[in-house]
Amino acid sequence: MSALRKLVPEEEFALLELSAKFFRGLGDPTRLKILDILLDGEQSVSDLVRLLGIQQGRVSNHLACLKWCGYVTTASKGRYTVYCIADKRVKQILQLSREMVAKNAEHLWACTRISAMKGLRV
Amino acid sequence: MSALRKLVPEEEFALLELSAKFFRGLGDPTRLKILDILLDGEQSVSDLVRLLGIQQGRVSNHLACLKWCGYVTTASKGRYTVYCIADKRVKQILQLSREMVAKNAEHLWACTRISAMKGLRV
DNA sequence: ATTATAAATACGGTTAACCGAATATCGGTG
DNA sequence: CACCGATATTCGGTTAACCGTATTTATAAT
Repeated sequence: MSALRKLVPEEEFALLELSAKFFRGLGDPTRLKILDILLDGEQSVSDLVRLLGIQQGRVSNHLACLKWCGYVTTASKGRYTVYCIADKRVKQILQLSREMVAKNAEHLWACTRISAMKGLRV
Repeated sequence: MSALRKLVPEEEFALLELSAKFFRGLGDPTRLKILDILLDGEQSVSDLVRLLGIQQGRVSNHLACLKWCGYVTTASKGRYTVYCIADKRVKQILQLSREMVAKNAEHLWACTRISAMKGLRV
């Protein structure tokens, strides 16, 4: 990560913005659940809608988001669009986060606002 | 990750929420920059304020957030509070994300709203 | 004890991200 | 070609996250 300081300010800024956006892609429980499902194998949108039990439009939006970020790819299969995990690193990142979250669950839980910015009513 | 389906719904929900919160901790460029700095070695708050060139209160808020999420820990050194990376997995996660972002930069860049929810003015 | 420096917290305003609901588009099939 | 099922997009409203500013708390040195 510390290659960061070798960049000119504009590049550094852009990279930080992109990386933040990338992680925000993982910052929603529905999207994490979708990835978890896809780690077991590709699924069509309709199947995801059924498995998630939420509205189709909402699923499509989350899928679009995951695709923009590079977490998933799509393929047309007959009349269905099938989504699957785009990169083996997705699994690695999720695994690492899983370990850290487990180690830190109570603390994370107590943090009612993630950024602790506004209320911090611990 | 697919151990997820083995949980009862409440546990699964909680874990997804926690993980999402965890990732949102990385979803801000300033916090990513702080982590990048700390990967080169521990720093006091005042040093971070100087290095980042932003206001002290803002830095403290971001640090609190990183601490809640388990990315950093603190120690008192003399009259300073020193922050350092809490876990070697932090570096691993950032490295993996770095690779994926590099591979996907243009696409990510084109996504003006991360969730592509509202505007999606590509 | 007082003061000064370091750090954390609080507050109000602004923007981004989410949801539900509705609507539009796309592509295969009859 | 026209339809229909599958998927994507749009819209309005709500909440959460961020920032700038101001203030408070804590700690150490005088």
